[in-house]
Amino acid sequence: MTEEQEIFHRYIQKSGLKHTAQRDLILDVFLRTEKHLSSEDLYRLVQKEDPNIGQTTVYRTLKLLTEAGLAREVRFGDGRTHYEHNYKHQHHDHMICMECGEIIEFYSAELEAIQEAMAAKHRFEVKQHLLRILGVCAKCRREVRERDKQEMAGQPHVQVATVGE
Amino acid sequence: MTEEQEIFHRYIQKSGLKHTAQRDLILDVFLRTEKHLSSEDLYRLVQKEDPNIGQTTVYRTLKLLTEAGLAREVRFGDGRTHYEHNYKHQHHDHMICMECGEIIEFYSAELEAIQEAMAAKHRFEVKQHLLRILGVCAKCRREVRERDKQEMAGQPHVQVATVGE
DNA sequence: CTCAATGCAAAGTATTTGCACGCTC
DNA sequence: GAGCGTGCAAATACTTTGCATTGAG
Repeated sequence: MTEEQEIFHRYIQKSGLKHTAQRDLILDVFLRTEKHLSSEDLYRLVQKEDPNIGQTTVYRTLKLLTEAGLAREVRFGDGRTHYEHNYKHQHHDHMICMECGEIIEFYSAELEAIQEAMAAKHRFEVKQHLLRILGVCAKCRREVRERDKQEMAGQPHVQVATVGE
Repeated sequence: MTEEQEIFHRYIQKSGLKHTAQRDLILDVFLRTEKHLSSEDLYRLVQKEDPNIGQTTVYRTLKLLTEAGLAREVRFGDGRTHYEHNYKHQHHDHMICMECGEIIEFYSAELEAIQEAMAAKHRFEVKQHLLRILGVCAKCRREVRERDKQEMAGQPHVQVATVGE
């Protein structure tokens, strides 16, 4: 049994919940997939291995995994909630490519320190923080440059200011 | 006419759109309210001054204001989209109190600089960025301490890891 | 007069809930 | 066996869309 499975089972017992085949499978698939899965993404993956599992169970199990400290909710900006591994996965921030959707994870101790300092200045107690940078990744920047050349005569892109998801 | 109204009218004409009483009123109410309004918040305020205006028009006008550069979308974490003033309102980040919902705006040039540096390292072109700190504000920290005392015998709070909205 | 804007209702999304049946403990 | 878990369908919450009518340019 992996460490994560142990944590999950301990959490389930501690909370007076029950150990089921569905929960095991969902956790298993979640752990095998190193991505930012939405509930529906995970649902589809799980379905391949057991077509009887319902959407709702996946939703509920993801919540459970989050409570157990194994998963972490992340919302990017498309309205859906994604989940990423939380156990033994240090806090990090995300850069999201608006062209191809690629997600680059990064971490900066300086950033964390300054955030703490800003919070302290306002006597604010930090529980969690989220930094998300939207833009264009290196790979896509070339493609965008190409496209802009072809658009010479067309109108420029409308740049809509959006912060948040 | 305020500067913002001029910008709006110029944007409307430039885009071949039309100048209507509804749009004027919605912009007016929006500008008078220095808050992070959701579309529905704004809808209710506008309703007070003209009960005939529909929800949809407010939604659409907020999108328009965003395109015109007067508003900026912000999503906090409750599933709804909020809007804040964008014109002559420097970029800033938010601390959100999980107890009372208060929103503290702050700005740090250092933070911005480090973010740019991190992006440059990945050859990532930043279009926008969002930093949100969730926690407990100074005012509420006292109240939380009081509550915890009374909870002495109870179970500790479950800390659910959530990042994003 | 033409075409965009409006407001209603209906349709979409993403997620949550109610409930009868089934399975752990 | 008692009670949680499951899966379905229905409900909810927020936002978007279709469409006939209204109104700006």
